Amino acid sequence: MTPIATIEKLGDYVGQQVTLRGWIHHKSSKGKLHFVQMRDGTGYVQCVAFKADVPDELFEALGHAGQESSLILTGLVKAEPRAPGGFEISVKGGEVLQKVEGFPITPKEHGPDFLLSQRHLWLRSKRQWAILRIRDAVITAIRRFYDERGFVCVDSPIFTPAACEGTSTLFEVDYFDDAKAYLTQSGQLYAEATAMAFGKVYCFGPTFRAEKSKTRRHLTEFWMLEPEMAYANLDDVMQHAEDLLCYVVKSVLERRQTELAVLERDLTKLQAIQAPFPRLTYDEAHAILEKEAPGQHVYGDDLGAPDETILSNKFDRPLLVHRYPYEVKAFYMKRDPADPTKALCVDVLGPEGVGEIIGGSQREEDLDVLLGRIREHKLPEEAFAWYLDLRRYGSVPHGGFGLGLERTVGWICGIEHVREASPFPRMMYRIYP
RNA sequence: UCCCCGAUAGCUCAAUGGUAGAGCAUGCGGCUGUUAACCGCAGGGUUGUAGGUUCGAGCCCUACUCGGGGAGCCA
Repeated sequence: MTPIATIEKLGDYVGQQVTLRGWIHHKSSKGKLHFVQMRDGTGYVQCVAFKADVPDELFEALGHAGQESSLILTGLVKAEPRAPGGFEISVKGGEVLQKVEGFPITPKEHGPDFLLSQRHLWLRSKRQWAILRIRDAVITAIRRFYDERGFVCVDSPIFTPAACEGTSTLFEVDYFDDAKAYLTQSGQLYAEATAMAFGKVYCFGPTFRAEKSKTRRHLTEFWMLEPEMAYANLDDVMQHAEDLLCYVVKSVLERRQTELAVLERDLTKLQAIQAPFPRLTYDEAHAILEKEAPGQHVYGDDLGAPDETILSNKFDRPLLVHRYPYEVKAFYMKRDPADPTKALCVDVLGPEGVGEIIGGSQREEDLDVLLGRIREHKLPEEAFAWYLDLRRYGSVPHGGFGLGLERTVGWICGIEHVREASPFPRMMYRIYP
């Protein structure tokens, strides 16, 4: 009985006969032999079928089977330096389950509009396979990181009754008896509640923003990791972000070498991701911008995308910019006692011009100050009654951040657009398939 | 919401205001070491939509639709 093998484990079967079950990724025929690049989801391998070695039926069927035909092949595993991947299958038998003609995504180049409309099929291509396997490794690394550190995963709801920060970027949905609900744009406020119950927590799930943004950094639905820690100050939050990113990158380097090679990722760029990360205050960042691009950044304003690009390009690892002007930041951020014009917040800008991948802060823990901020920002006070309770019953210093998963994966993969870092990306003008 | 760019074969693109083309993909045939193979043959078009200018529009003009890149906002 031939064992059923997967392509990623072929190294365990050299010299043995195995059965592989998968699809034709690419085929090149040369008279009396077929070269079949087979994929099975775990990897890609070349299978060589000589006319003399296989049943006539199979040889004929392979000759007429196009890209993405499903098939089962049995053959001998050989170490083969001539083959990509180092292994090759000498086919002895098998069958074509379904012969396919005209798979739309050919090995030649395609445009983004076409590929996105074929996303359900595009996922089968090598590059997408590599990216989404790296996404998986990032998710696994994140969960392992938190588990090892005693954090509890306590997820925030997707349906929310009101806005966290304004309503213009919220998706509204009907919620029974003429009521309205909104898709969450951040799990943070709920994570603060669970942090007061469990100490160190994180939530990790989809978030939704109806921002009319058409850029390579934006999706309307994306996954966000949001750790929240009781008794943490801004320094703790920054240290935590640094530890997390180092851990994740290291883990991907260990577990996804094949995939990084498919993407032709420059590994030295990832190997450089080591603590300590550079840190700049907002004031220091502004001073650099004044020198590099005089007049571009107005002191007091938030940093724009071009500003972030200039700053992050100066370093070979993520850059932490902290203590932004208090007035331009969210209502829940704590004022810096050492400089009341600043907030105890931090943005982490990825290297290689990828922009913001993390935004976090120490939270305001004082009931009266927080209430004042809610009023200043003209937010509906009733909606925040439960949130204010957190400052009424055992309030403590605490903080956390949000990490954009697709932006992080995009950075690690070295890809241009976050849409490739999501299995089925949702964008302003695209919700199919 | 604003700025820039684009739309021609299934895909990626070409075509001076004058007969709509190539490569890939597809089908058939050939080839024992291909890596996006190669060679031969074949099929494949309401040039995004509507209007206008012109003897004549894929090409020029107007509007619309769809898409791409960017700004703002954000992760």
